[in-house]
Amino acid sequence: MGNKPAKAAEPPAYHHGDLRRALIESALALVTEEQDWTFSLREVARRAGVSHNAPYNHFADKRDLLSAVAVVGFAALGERILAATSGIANARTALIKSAAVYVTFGVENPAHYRLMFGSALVTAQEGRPKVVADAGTRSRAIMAEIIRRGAAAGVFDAALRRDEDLSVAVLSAWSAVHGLTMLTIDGIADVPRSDIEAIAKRVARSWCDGLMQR
Amino acid sequence: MGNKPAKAAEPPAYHHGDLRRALIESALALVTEEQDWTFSLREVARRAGVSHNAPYNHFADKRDLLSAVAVVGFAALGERILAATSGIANARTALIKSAAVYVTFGVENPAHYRLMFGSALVTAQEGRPKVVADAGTRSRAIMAEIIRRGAAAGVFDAALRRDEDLSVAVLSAWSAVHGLTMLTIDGIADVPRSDIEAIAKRVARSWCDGLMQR
DNA sequence: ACCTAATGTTGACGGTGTCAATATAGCTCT
DNA sequence: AGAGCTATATTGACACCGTCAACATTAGGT
Repeated sequence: MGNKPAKAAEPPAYHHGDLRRALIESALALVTEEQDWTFSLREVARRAGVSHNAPYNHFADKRDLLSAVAVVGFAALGERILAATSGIANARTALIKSAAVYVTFGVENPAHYRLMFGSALVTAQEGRPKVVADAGTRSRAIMAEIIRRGAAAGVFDAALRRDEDLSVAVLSAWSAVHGLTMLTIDGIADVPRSDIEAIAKRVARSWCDGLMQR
Repeated sequence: MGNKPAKAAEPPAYHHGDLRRALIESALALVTEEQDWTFSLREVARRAGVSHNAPYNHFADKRDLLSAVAVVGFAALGERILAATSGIANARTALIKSAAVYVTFGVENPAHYRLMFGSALVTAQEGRPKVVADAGTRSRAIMAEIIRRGAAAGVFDAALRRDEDLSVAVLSAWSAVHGLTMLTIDGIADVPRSDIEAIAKRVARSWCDGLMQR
């Protein structure tokens, strides 16, 4: 086969072409298909058409591959929130919108979301893999920025300009959207799929009121 | 060994004594020790001093045993909340207190909490096992009752007397505490263990303000 | 053209969840 | 008390898993 793709970027592709990327894609496909990340590493390899041990040339272990999948998810989530809120001037509106986008992302990709935020990747020794933790931190920064803008513009309580109060507010906001997402995708709160965006907005609105000036 | 306990209640104990209970206890011990529910069913059997297949006489599969462990957790959580709030008349105070108790329970028993609320027990066909779902519903009822009392007493917005608004408020409250718990135990929000109760109260307070009359 | 390092395969090991067949102990009924 | 039945527990097997080690192959720099 005389295919010589000669892509510009990324490691130039050896035997397989770009097995690392292919494995991540196969794993991602399995996550969305099976709504679970308990598939075997061997199955990912099968999907990619390589032997059961080929992945070990690109990932230290199964957890390492799943980490890469989680990182992809964080990037997608961050992009979605930025895209949905970048044009909104009012901080309260932006916050409510981002909450809706956030929850919707989780509900549409439950297994992927669980992989990103759950404990599947956590080990007793190292905790959460660094790449995943960093990706998560970036997500939080987006929300913090929206709240900070609101506080600076006087929409929220003035106390939020103090760093400590701000971080509690961010934690509170994140808790609300994360909790709503998890309760929904884990089937604990019986929220109809079609209502989730409206409910996310109501929850966010109610939460915003707790921050407002009075 | 001529031990003949002759307990009054419960199935009268056959070969082992009461293997079903012993297995649940062993599993619970493993959950709290290893902070993980990925231990093997065979290991639970080893702990209980029986062969690797003995559990199948009492549980359909591993998931069934873990479900029993989760149910024990829900009972414990419900008791703690009731015990902590039963003497509190003011609904707002009770709500804040129950949030603190709830989050503290999760942070003190992370793996158990994850087992109760996570997706480990969920299957595509049956979803969450019925016993676990029922136990969860009972927990939610406790929180709903506190909010309902508050609304009836005029502490919260009058709209909460309408069922639909009330259920959104309950969902919102549950999302906040569940989200805070998960973010903390999964190591995403870096909340120091010692601060968790104070922070839970602050989050709950801020959330309550969103429900108050204005 | 060769050497080296990167990449992929084969085979093996101990461990797992679960099924089938077998053994054993307790209950019930005569 | 003894027979028969059923609940309970054990043994063995199977396919599958994650991972390690040894080997084969290919790519690219010199």
